Amino acid sequence: MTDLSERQKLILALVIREYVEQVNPVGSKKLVEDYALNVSPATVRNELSFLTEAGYLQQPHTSAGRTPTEEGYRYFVSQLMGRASLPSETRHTIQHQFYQARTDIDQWMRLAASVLARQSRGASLVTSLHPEHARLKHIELIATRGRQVLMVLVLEGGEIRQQMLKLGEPVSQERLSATAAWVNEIFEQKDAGDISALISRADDDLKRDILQLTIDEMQRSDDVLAGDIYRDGLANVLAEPEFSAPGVAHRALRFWEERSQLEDLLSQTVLSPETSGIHVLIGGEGTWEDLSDCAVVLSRYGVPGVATGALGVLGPTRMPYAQTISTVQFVANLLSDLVGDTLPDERYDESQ
Amino acid sequence: MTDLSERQKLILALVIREYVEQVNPVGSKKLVEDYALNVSPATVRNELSFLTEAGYLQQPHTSAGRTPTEEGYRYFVSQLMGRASLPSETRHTIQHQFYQARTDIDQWMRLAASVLARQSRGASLVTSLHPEHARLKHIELIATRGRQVLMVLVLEGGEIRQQMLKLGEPVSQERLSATAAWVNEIFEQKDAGDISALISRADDDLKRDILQLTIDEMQRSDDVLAGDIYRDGLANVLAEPEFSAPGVAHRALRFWEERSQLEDLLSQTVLSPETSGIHVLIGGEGTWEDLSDCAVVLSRYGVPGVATGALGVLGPTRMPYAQTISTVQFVANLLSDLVGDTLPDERYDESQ
DNA sequence: CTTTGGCACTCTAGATGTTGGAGTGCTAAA
DNA sequence: TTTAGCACTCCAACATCTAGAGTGCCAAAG
Repeated sequence: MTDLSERQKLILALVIREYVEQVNPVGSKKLVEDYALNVSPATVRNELSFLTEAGYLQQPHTSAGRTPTEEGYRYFVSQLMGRASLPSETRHTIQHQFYQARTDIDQWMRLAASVLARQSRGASLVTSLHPEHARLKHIELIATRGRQVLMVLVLEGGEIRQQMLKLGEPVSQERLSATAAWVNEIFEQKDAGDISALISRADDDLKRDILQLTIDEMQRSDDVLAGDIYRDGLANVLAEPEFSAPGVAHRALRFWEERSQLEDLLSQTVLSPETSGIHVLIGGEGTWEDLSDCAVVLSRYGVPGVATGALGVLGPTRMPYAQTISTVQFVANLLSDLVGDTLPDERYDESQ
Repeated sequence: MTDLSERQKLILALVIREYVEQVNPVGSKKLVEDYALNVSPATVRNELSFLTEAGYLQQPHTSAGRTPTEEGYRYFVSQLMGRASLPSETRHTIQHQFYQARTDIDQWMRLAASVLARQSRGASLVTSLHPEHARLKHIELIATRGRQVLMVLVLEGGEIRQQMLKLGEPVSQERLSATAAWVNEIFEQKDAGDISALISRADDDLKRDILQLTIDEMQRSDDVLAGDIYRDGLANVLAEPEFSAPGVAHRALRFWEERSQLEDLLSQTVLSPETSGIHVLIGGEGTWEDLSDCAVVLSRYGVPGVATGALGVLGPTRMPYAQTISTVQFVANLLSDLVGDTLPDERYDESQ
């Protein structure tokens, strides 16, 4: 990373600011006029030339103004950008909306996605919270048709999983209820490992089958992205001029839609255990081709070590990073506080 | 609706077929060549002229070929189109996929959306199943932090709802469990009305509060679109040439993203009680401006009178209707069979 | 050594013309 | 009723031109 003089930093920041607001490449003259730099355009031109040489700016063609390169944006985000914060009025409005939806966890997620999309004018993403280490809270077995049984698992932390299972032979609702009661009695608060260790206590096939399925499901729950994914504002990105180029929007949305790709992305950024805070990914960073003209701002939320989820925003690389980052941060914190309350006492306290 | 001669019908069908396959306006010469009509181009021109006059075809400009109007598509769908059916190989592949995901209801929905999107090359939509008349199956109360309580409702048919509630004073898990047991004992199989009628049997505030919230939630569950919405293939539509015009894709996707709009659309078509079968909506039909260049194919699925959901596909008006309709129909039937098995015995049988 | 004004140069976006061809509508003959 | 012939229309594609924005460089000024 090249060292820049203060004036070069200033000019880089101004170019980015100007380019983000107006969409056109920005030239020396406009820069001097709009920002009352007390140097001449020629001086600015020299600096621009230097910044271009250093790889932070580029020219669409010889006689056009400059636009930031991906490197330029990265330098800006990591070195130059001040931390903005949302206007307190906006913050209160948002908090109020969550307060109104306070009873419905599902709705929190939808609302979070909606707020992110609206504030950032990009496409948003919120994954449902999932426990890092699943423990059984309650099991419910419901007879339906013939040998079909609906199994509902409530995990510690409130996550819910439902499964259909087909038994070898018909079983009465009474026996199912008794089996469920037996499981609840013995295995409440147990994790998948505990249940495995105690599976020999099952004294018939039904119990054994149920326990095995429970274990499978709880282990599956350790997957990064087993739960729901809430999205919003996908249409927003289509309004951005850089997405009107053929294929750009298509690639980006396809990426954003696909679970496997997102799993990849999230597990390598916000959900990897050693990281924390906000992640900003600009232009795919060489790994995700489909995001080549996009930037992604991601954060983890929840209670680390207990139950977490991820949320974030997708937009063009020409993005108001300071605003977007503060929005993502704010929503992540808000959601963390809200879901923190849904987790059991002791754990929440010990992780504070 | 104007009467058309057999030859006019044939030509209209051919124009649509040709235009759907190739994207360009189709002229008399190409029509005669490609389909071995044993009449001259001049004759075809006369017919084309008639069909244009009748409002089924249009010309982008004087010296271009014809393209179908919305009316033309509607006539085609309602009168001319043969019922196609999916190749049995494809059907089996799809069935096999569902079979592999047989344990997870959530995954059925995702899979249904994915299959619809892939087969139709459009954007797909699947709403979760919801009972037309909710009955309580089971309630679970889980103490979390302080006075926060997580309430989990399992409704007859397997739908699950979770709620956070904040009590006036802290309550122990024991008391919560006792209350839940009391509710389960008395109110299993009861609907919102039944519970209302019996609410006086609650002998303390906690019970009363819980019952009231349960009633609220069960009534909310009568909303058309209270549950999850699964979408897929939104990126698909961006590949279609008609969506490259600025704003078209934006409007369509915004519509497709918004719950309130979809609620409107679905409740006026497939979910309105007196209708059944497939609905084809071409060009917004004057009611939905945002869908002006789009067509939507919708169907209801589930068990009518017990629990239903909706699914469908969004694409350009230039859509292979026969294929899309058969795909939607196939997936709807498949899903109906699958979820039919998750519903309780007697009801399922009585509605057969 | 840095900054500045001057100036020639480059490149694009948009306007203007031109042309070939596809497709039409009309008319008169079959 | 169908068909061949023909004049006509209009667009898409290509070429040409021009104004203007912005640059890079140089020599003079600070």
